[in-house]
Amino acid sequence: MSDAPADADTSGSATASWKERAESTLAAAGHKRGGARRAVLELLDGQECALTAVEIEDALRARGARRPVSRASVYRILDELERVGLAQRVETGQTMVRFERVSEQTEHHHHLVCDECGQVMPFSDDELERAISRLSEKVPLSVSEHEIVLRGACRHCAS
Amino acid sequence: MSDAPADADTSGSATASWKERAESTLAAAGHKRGGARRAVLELLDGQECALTAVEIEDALRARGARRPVSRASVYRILDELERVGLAQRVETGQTMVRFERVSEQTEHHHHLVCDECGQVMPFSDDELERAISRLSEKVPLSVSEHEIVLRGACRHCAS
DNA sequence: TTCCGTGCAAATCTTTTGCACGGTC
DNA sequence: GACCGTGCAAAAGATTTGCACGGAA
Repeated sequence: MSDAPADADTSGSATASWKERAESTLAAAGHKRGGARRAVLELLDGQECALTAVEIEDALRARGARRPVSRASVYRILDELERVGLAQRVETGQTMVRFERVSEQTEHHHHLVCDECGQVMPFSDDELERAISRLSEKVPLSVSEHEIVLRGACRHCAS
Repeated sequence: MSDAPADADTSGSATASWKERAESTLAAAGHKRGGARRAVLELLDGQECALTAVEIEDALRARGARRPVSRASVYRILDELERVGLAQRVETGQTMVRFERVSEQTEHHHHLVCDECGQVMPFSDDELERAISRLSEKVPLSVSEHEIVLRGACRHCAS
């Protein structure tokens, strides 16, 4: 196993992809590997921003390459990923909740939502993060996470 | 009408309560007054923070003073208030969406949510608002509103 | 072999809608 | 008298759960 993928070492090396780390984290948590979950992990790993369960289902059903995954499984998998901290729920004010991968390696970001077309885009801002962390010290809550959403019209819809 | 309630003047004077301004705004928009809406407005006006439709329904059904209002009406009324900008939807990551009154007179605020007990508390921070407005100039979105939620454990649950 | 992961169908739960009646303008 | 506001019941839409089978360990 000379050129066997070093990927096999998913014990947390900084070079492992999110998907790889996710698989090992889940394995460590006592989960078996399943085809549906692998497909979802692969899809999420390639995404820039949050997707809804339906979008995930459709994407997997569309690409000939990946196996289709039932809606129920998508929800179960996302729920699990959220529970172990590999993914997070994003509330955009739209009908359906969205999900995206998370990790220390993944850049922390927030969301811009276009009220017109529904497009969701990521953004990040250091000054904002600093304000948030200072603030977190002052509020009557032991803050574990924060979510920020800016709503308005995207460039395309505003013009 | 020396000490007669200047409240009667609901044309937008700074002294009118939110409820009064709401009623006149709605009237101006061509709406008739209804008992259910009045009850909801009165309840919301006395709230510090966001409530769910069910909480509103229960509160109105509980207090002997106020008339009960059907769930459907609560949703319809909230929807209307949101449309004209008198109330806003608050996504807390909990199952149900919450609503609260809004106005220029009402202090702009955001929310703290306890993951344990579900309590929702308001907070406001000038530095954060400044960071948000500076940021709003830089993103590829014509920002019309923003929502910030900090999640964690409240003092009671953390101890 | 044991047990978890997954699909399918049914169940839940929140929010919306259709319709008819009663009150407001 | 015309129409809007409201209640009730049904519908719609998102997410969850029950159950049985097939694959992973």
